[in-house]
Amino acid sequence: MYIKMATLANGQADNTSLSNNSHGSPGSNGHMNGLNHSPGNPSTIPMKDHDAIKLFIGQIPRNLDEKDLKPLFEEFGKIYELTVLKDRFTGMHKGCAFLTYCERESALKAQSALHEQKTLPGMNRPIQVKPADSESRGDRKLFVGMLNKQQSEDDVRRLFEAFGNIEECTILRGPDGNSKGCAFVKYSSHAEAQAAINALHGSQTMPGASSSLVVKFADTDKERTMRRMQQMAGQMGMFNPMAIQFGAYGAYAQALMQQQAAIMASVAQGGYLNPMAAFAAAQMQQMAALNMNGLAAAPMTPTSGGSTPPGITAPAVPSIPSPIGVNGFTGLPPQANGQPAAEAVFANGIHPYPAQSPTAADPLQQAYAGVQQYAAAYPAAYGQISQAFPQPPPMIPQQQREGPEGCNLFIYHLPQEFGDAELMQMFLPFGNVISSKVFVDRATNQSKCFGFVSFDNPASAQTAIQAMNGFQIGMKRLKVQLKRPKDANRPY
DNA sequence: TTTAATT
Repeated sequence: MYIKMATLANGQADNTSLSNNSHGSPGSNGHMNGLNHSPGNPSTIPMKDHDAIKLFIGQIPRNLDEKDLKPLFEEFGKIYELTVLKDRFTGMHKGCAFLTYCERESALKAQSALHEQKTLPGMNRPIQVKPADSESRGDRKLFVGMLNKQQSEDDVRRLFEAFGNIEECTILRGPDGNSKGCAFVKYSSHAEAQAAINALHGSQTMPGASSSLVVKFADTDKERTMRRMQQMAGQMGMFNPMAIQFGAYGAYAQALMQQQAAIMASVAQGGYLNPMAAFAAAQMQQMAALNMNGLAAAPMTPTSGGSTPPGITAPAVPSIPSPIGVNGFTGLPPQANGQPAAEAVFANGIHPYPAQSPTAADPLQQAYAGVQQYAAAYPAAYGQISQAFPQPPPMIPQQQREGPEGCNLFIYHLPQEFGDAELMQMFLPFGNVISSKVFVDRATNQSKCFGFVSFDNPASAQTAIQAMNGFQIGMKRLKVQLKRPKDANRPY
């Protein structure tokens, strides 16, 4: 490995003309700060150009750390800082790094000599050496959708070059190399990008595309985190009616999520959780942080395409109407007793003895209990968590019966795994569920992905519709509407 | 039809 690195470095040696006097001392211990001591003055405080560029280094084999990387990059100048990115929880090498040279010129030289010029051992794409995202000014990267899958980088470039200087143009491809029909295009400035959107979005329909060209600003990493979170929720079979309420009560939601994330993180560090759960914890922390910054929590991600501004994407974000909003949930965290943190946590589903809690009327609490209950049905994903957080005792099964007119809901697009119990858990926060029934194929015993829920009063039913209709689980959105009255008054 | 990775 080291030999190969040296080969690469030597291969680039011709490009090195600056700062040859500044190579680090041979016995480097891996601390990359302070490498720039000048020989005659070891106590020099590390200095870099005021306009130094922080570089992002991508496509680094995960078995290379700072000291392995250093020789390669020193060829181009004195290194001010070199940091391999690691996962916050697992410490795992993320396959990329940040590199700052003392001199701006060194960064430019390294970029031109190395970026996409060489593939490091074990990697299938060339090394990336370019200014970090943090260095860039403003939003200038576009997502381009609805391309023809035959279109190449050059084709896209030709389409976009009239609107400005294109710094990057990448077709997204699957592992097989086939285009996914979309691309990223980065301009030098926000204005250029905006001009391209104005001119090209919806302007034409590529052959074979199902709708007209989409040109919009690419997701920010905040949005990407949300998207990932949502996908994970889908994969883990997690659902969370609370998300809707979170939308209306951002600060409280944020507090809850941070607490939950903190608990998960601390448990994870104690070794009780599997890596998936640790990942979940990390995502939750990020999400909590993001919500603080004003990103809507309720629709984790709008799924519709186009350039509709986030937050008003159809279906409209359901809001919790009066029954819950007024009676159950004032929007203020329960912290009147002077112990906000601990009490808030325990009051929201992680209490060791939830069954003994006399305040179970709070829909927040019920919804969280529902999540946990559901989690209990998924030992594969949740086994460790189930052990770490005691579950509420199983509910006593109820008589299945239909409620009065206006109290019975038809629910479609249920997850395949949902049974009667999960269906009930999902709707419990909105009122007294007197029955829940998922329809099952007689031959296969598989859910038909629809079912019925009955409340004992119409207001609860309406609340549930408001809250859950359009609620996204995985890739699907629930359809929740009143059961058609004509369908006989026969119990399920 | 939203990227492998951005402290």
